[in-house]
Amino acid sequence: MSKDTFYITTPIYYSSGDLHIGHTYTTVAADVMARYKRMQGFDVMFLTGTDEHGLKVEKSAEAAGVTPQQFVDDLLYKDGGILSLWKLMNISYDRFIRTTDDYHIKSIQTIFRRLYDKGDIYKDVYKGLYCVPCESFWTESQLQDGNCPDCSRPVDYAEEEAYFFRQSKYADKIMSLIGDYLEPASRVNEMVNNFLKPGLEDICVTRTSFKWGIPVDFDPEHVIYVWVDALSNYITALGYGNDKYDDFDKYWPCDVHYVGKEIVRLHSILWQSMLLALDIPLPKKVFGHGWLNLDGVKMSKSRGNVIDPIILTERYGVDALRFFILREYTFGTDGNFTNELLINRINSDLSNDLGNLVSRTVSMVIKYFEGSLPENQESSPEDNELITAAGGLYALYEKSMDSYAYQDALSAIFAVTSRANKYIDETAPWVLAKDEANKPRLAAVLYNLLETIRICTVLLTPYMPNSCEEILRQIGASADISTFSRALTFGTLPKTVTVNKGEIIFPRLDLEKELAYLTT
RNA sequence: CGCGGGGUGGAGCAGUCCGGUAGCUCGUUGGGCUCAUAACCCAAAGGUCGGUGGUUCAAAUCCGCCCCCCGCAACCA
Repeated sequence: MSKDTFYITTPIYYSSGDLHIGHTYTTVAADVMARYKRMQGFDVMFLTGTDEHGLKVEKSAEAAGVTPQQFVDDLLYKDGGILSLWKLMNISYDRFIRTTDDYHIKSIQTIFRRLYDKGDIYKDVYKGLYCVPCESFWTESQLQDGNCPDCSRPVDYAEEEAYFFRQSKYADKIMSLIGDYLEPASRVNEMVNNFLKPGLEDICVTRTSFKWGIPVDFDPEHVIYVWVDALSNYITALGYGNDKYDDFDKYWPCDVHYVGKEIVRLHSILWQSMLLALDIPLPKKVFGHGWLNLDGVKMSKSRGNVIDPIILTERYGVDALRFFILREYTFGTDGNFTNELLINRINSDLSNDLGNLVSRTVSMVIKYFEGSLPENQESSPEDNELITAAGGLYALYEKSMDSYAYQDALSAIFAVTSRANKYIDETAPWVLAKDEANKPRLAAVLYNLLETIRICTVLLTPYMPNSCEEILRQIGASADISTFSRALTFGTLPKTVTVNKGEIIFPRLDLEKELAYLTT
């Protein structure tokens, strides 16, 4: 097993409201990848956090009658807040960054000055359409019917002094490199055609219209706007420009940034430009995943059509939800979330296929052997297909996982659990049990089933940590044989294994009843 | 002529890069089994792969044109 490092990040989520299933999607995907890499033996750094500055926070806080700091603290720490959501979802992040953390603020000022000294940040005049009541600049395309998208009032042309980042300088470099780090490939086309080919403009990186942000230390009237502040979290969290941490050299360059498709541009063009300007190596991979839509339409707070992961988790368990979102949808493209899909998937894969397989196998071991298999077992050629499928599973799984194809990795596992269910029909243990002479054969059949379950469950562990632990307990697999290296070979479980009767792990759900429950 | 994604049996999807008997899950119908969570196993029905023209011995897959849906365009994963 390798001792290499693996650095994975989620975006830092904007603290303007509660998080929904979309944020959960990104974070769970990253968590599964982090757990997978840890099980492979990598030294993993899994970073997530919150982006807490900006006008929107400032105004939301004002509306709530609290300071911006109180506002973002509350969003983070309250019951049902961001930290409790990640705890609920069993997110194993190694580090959590807030853009209001002291060390981050210090680093950002350092980074800003470094770019300024280099000449890649310069002072100029920002011209644009401005909404006075909202204190916001808007681009022409953001306007709705020519008016401010927030308050629908007319906008005016306005100018303000601001600092700009010389993104244009790095356009050619980005153009030649983007195909190497951005996935999936369709996103590369989009970036090249939409932004790189038409030409990159320098972008405004400071504002004077609000205060809630990191001031430019040598020109405090100016507050550093989201780009430099937020994107840099990926390096400040490792100690770049501060003394809080010192593992930048260890973990950078980042192995993969997970981002939603709407911020692919920032993460595949601007971020790389900034890094080039700072003479820092580029991240190895940026993966722009698709969205979970609802009834075919984008989820958004303003539409009021968001799915609350907390409700689903309380009803169906964290593992079922984690599993579902990665099993049902292709990671790189959009998917359509529906409650019916969720219930059906839990039933067919987790209850009927996996859960029932565990249940019937364990109860047969108890029924026919009082819970412990005998040493004397008789194999047969009819076992070969199952053993080959289970034994070869890891290779397939690893290939899919390493290309971010969660769906394929899970399909491969469930193809094996299906094969195991079929194997029970083929071998008909209940017939073997009728004749004492068949006991050695019967024992071998049950052993093969337990071993198949063990392998599948170990590979499912990054997805469903809690449930898998329980399954492994029930089939009598100890912790030392519940690792990837031991999942490679069929026959690792001791011949004389003892199983443990347990609760049903994924109870079957009544579709009609659940749909009725969820719509209320 | 803005750009990107999508249009595959009743539903949801994979396959399209690197052409070669159209696959998966659910649902439906018939049968089997009884160890198990009314679960499991087998079989069947059901698609001219959005339309059209072309390349090719061969196209869901490559090329041209057209139609429909969704999204993006500077802080909603």
